[in-house]
Parts: sequence; C-alpha cells; structure tokens
Amino acid sequence: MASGSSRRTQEWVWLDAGQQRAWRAYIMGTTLLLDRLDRDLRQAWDISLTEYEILVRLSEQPDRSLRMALIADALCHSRSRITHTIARMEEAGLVERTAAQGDRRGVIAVMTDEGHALLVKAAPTHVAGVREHLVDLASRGDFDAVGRVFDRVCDQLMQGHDEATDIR
Amino acid sequence: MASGSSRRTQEWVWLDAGQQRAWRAYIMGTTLLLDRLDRDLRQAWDISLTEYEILVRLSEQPDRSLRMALIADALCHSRSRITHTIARMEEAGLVERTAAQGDRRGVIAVMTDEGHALLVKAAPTHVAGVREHLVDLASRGDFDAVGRVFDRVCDQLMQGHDEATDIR
DNA sequence: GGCCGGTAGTACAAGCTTCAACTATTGCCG
DNA sequence: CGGCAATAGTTGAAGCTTGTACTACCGGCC
Repeated sequence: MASGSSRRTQEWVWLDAGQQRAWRAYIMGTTLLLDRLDRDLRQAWDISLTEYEILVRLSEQPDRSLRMALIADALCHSRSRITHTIARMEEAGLVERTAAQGDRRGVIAVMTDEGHALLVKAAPTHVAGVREHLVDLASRGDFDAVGRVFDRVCDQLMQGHDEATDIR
Repeated sequence: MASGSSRRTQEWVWLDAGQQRAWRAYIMGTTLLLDRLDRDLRQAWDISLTEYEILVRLSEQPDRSLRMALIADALCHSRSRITHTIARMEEAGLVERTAAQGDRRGVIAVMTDEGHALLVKAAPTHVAGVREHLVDLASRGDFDAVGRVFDRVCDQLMQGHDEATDIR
C-alpha cells in the first residue's frame, strides 16, 4: 500500500494545468525517445538499447568486465533481467561469463573483442540519436535542469529498489 | 575512434561530461520512476500504469469513449499494443468495445462504471506518487524546463511514429 | 565446528510488447 | 462500376521483463 502508515489520510492535490502538461510531455516524449533510440540501434546494429548500455558500462572498466550485480545497479535493472540480457549477449558473442575469484557466488561478465568492436560501431548511431532527438532540442540551461531534476529522482528512489521485501 | 570512415559521413560528437551526467540521470531516473509508479498502481489497485493512462484519457471524453486509434495516438503506443491492452481491460471489466457508427472498420472503447470507479480510487495513488517522486523534487522553473524540453522531443519525433514504412 | 541470516545469481512461468501477417472496410479515380 | 491504395483493427508467435522460488555461498556468532 501507500508508504508509511496503512490508511493514513493521504495528502494529495491534483497537478495544476502547467504541471499536467509538463508531465504528459515528459511521458510521451520519453516513450517516443526510448522507442526511437532502441529501434535505431536494432535496425543498424541488431542490439537493443539495454544491450548497448551494458556494453558502455563494461567498456568503462579497465578490464572491460563487471560483476552481474554491479551491472544491475548501474542500470537500475533487476538481477533477473541482467541474467537474461547477459545470456542473450553471450549467445551473440558480445560478452563472456567468468567466475569471480575470491567469491564463488560471483559471476563476472567480460566484454569480448567482438563486443567492443560492435560498441565502437554503434556509439555514433546512439550519440547522434541522443543529440538529434533530445540534447540539441534543448537550451543548455534547460538540459541542465533536466539533469538536476532526475538526479534528485534517482537519489529519492534509489535505495532498496530491487529489494523484494520492503520492510518499512 | 575512426570518425570519418563510416559509410555515411555522419556528424557526431561525444556528449561532454555535463551532458553525459544529465543523460544518465534522466535514463536512470526514468527507469526508477516509471517502475515505481507502475508497481504502486499494481500493488494498490491491480492495474498497470498503461491501463491507468488509458482510463484517464477515456474519462476526459464527454461520453467516456475513444476510438482505438485515438487511444494509441494519445499515448504514443502501437495499435497492436492498444488492442492487447484493451482486451485485458475488457476482460477485467474496465472497458467495453462497441462498433463505431459510420465506419464499420472502427472500434470504440467505452469506460464502464466499474472502470470509472477504479480510476477515482487509483488517481490519488498515482498523483501522490508523481508529486512525491518527481514534481515535489524540482523547483517550478526546473520542472517547467522539463516540460519545454519534452514538448520539443514530442514535436520532433511525433510524425510517422507508427508508420512502418519511413520513406524519406 | 555448526547454525543462521544475508548476498549472488539462476530458473521457470506468467505477463506485456513487438513484429509481421492478415481481414475488412473506405475512398479515390479512371 | 471496378480496381487499388490506404486505413482500422486484430491475430499469433517471438521476444523481453517481472515475480517468485531455489541453490549456492559468505560471514558472523554461540
């Protein structure tokens, strides 16, 4: 139910007209944008936006590898989802699984050379799309505002996001 | 990376550090936010965010009904997706399908009383969530900026979004 | 050492979305 | 009228995500 007390007289007020418009623009814009970026990557390079994001995170590590849990945290995806996605990527030859040394529960995904080559090819597609359909449409100040707002959203929602048991 | 050697000499430049941070905050924040709003609606009222949005659009019509294609356009979802979602909602008793008069191809979804009652109950949950996890975290100016940016995104990506053949 | 709660990752099933046909109807245009 | 492209919506399968349960392992504590 609602957070905190069970049947608390919940405080809520409708969004005003301006907030309503902004909220709907955000939802629609996000739907269109993510859809488009995903579609472009699939058509050009046959990978999803999610797979692309994973390749990016891996490429940023000195050894091009990350533990499953860290990938999940970096993207705010469930562990389960990462398991499936990495399985598909392994199938496609983009990553390999290896055992973590020192913790026999751990699994580490390493980017293959093929995975890296694909990332190098796909990055321009992705970056051009992000610019064309988002960044270049906003003034610097407005885009900074977007960053500020969603930084806050992350902070507020981050903790305990995959924890199944939500004991408050 | 080799920039000029791609097939089309596509102009692209990496995002700078600030843009990169803002983009990642947006993606993560959006993931967390939509996930949370969806989860809250499901747990409290057993409907998805998508279903909720459809109920809202229907409730705004004088006769509480809309043609399938208009629902799809309003949410920027594919026609197919709307067909499936409305089918589930009909199953649950939230809407009914009726034939459009004057165009025998057309199908109109009408909200049932049960659907309306559910919307009335669910709206506070949803609005409180949107405020708590987004609106109340941003200054008025920053939230306005979000609205401006995504208005542009919509305008830029709107046309031809469900059209399979993108003949440019 | 043995118990026990917590962490890491996977497996399987159910649910939702996409994609590519496919049917039915409409409207235009000769 | 007859043909033909365009529109409306559905279908079914394949793909992706979620939820829950499960195994395995870690680490502290008695």
